Amino acid sequence: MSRTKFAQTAVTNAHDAAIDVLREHSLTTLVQRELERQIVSGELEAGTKLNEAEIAGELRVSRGPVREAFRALDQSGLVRTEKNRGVFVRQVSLEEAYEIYEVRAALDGLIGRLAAQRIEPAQLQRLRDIVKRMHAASRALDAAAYFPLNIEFHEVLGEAAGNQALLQNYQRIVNELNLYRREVIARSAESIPASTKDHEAIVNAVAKGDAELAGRLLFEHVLNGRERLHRVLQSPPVQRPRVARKVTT
Amino acid sequence: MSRTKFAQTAVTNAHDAAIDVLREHSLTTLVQRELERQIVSGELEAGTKLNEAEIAGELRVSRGPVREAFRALDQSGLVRTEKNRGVFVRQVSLEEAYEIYEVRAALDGLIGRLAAQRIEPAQLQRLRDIVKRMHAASRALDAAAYFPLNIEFHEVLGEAAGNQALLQNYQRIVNELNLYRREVIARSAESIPASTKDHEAIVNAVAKGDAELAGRLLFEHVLNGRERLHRVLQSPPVQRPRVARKVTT
DNA sequence: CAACAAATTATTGTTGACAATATACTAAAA
DNA sequence: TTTTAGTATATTGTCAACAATAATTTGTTG
Repeated sequence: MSRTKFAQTAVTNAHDAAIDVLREHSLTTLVQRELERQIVSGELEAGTKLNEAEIAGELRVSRGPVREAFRALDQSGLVRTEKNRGVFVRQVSLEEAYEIYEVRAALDGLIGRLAAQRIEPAQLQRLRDIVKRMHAASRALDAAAYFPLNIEFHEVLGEAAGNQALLQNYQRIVNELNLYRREVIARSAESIPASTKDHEAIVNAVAKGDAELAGRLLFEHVLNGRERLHRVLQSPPVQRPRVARKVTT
Repeated sequence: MSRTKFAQTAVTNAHDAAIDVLREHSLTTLVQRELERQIVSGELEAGTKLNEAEIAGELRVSRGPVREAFRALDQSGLVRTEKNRGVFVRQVSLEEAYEIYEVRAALDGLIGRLAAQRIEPAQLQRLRDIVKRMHAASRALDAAAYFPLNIEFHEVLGEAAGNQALLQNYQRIVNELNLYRREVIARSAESIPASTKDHEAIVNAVAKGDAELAGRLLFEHVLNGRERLHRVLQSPPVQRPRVARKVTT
C-alpha cells in the first residue's frame, strides 16, 4: 500500500495476478497450501505449535481463513488440534508409522498392479531413467541425491496407475509418513543399494505387464523399507541437535 | 432460555451436560459430526446445497464453526466446495466410484491379510454369527436385512485387523462409496446369494489363519461387488422419483 | 528458597458486521 | 413470447471485536 507510482505497471500486473488468484481460490485455500508446503518441506518441524494470530499476520489475512485451513490440515493428518490449546504439526510415533507403512504397502501394491496394466511407453521410459540415476547415486551412496529420485519414482508410478482416487489417498499417506521419516532419512544410506534393486525389479515387472508380480514386489518393497527404517532406528543416532519440543516464540 | 423454573433440575442437568460436551469438543466438531451423520445416513442427499446461514440457524451457532466444519468435510470427501457458490453434498460419479472401489479392494485385501493373522476368537465368533444371519437374509432375498449385516461384517473385520490408520482410511473410503451406492442398493437383491458365499469363504480363510488367501478373497470380493453394481446399473432403474438437483429452499 | 495462590497476559473460541460475488427478478426490446 | 440488460436480493468471503480458556508472571507464605 505504501508503494509509489513509479512501479505502476509492475504493481498493477502483480495486483491483477493476485486478483486472478483470488478469483479462483479463497484465502483459506491459499493458507492451507502454504502451511502444507511448509510442513511437508520440513520448514515447520513436527511438534511445532502454530499460532493463529502469528500466521495470520505473516500471510496478511485474518484469523478466519487460518482457522479454516487448520481444520482441513487436521483432517488430512498434517496437524493435530487440542481444544483451547492450539494446533501442532503432527508428530507421528513409531507405532503409527508402522501402521501407516502397512497401508502404504497396500496402496502401492495396487499401484503396481494397475501400472503394469496401464503404463504408457513414455512413463516407462521415465522410470528407466530414474533407475539409471538411482544406480549412480547408489554407487556413490549419495543419500541426498537418492531421496528425490525415490520420491519421483513413486510419483511416476502413481500417475501410471491412472486412478485419481488412489493417487490422492496415496499422497496423503506418503505425506504423513514423511513427517516421521524426515529425521532418519539422512542416516539411511546403507539401505540404498537394496532399495535400488527393488526399484529395478519393479520396473521390469511393470514393463512385462505382469500385474500380479508388480503388485507383490511393490507391496514387499514398502514393507522392506519399513524394516530398513526400523533397523536404522535401533542403531544409535548420528547427530541429534536438540529434539526438545519447539514452541513458537 | 424461555423455560420456567419448574424443570429446574432437568434443565440444569441438561445444561451441565451441554457444558461438559463443549468442554471437550468445539462447536466446529459438533457441527462436523452432525453434518456427517446427516450425509452418511442419507438425510442430506447427494447434490444438496448446504446453506451456511440456514445450518448455523438450525444448530444455533454462528457461521464460523459451520464454515470450519465445511472445510473438514470437504477434505474427508463428503462435500465439495465451489468458491463463491457454496458447498454441496458430494455426488460420486460412476467413474469415481469405479476408482474408489479399486482403492477399497486394496485396503480390504490388507484387512484380510492382517485379520487372518491377528483376529481374536470373540471376533471370529461374531463373524460367524453374522454370516449365519446373512444366509437367512439371503434365502429370503431380504436386501433391507442384508445391507446392515454387510456393513457390520466389514466393520468387525476392520477392527480385527488391528491397525488404526488402516481403519480410518477404510472408513473414509466406505463413506464415499456409500454416497454412490445408496441409490442402487435397493435393487441389488439378486446379488445377495453370491455376496453371502464370498463372506463365508472369507471367514473360513481368516479362521484358518491363511493371510494370503483371506487377502485375495477380500480383494476379489470388493471387485466382484463393483461388477455386480455395474451390472445392476445397466438394467433399467426400478423406481426413480425425480433426480433433479435438489437445492435448499 | 521453594511452593502455592492470585492476578495478569496471551491465545483460542465464537460471534456479528461488512464487502464481494452470484443468483433471482423485473422490465424493456426484438 | 423470448431474450437481454439492469436492478434487487441472497449468499458467500473476510474481517475485527468480544468472550472464554489456558499460560505466565508476580507476590506471598512457610
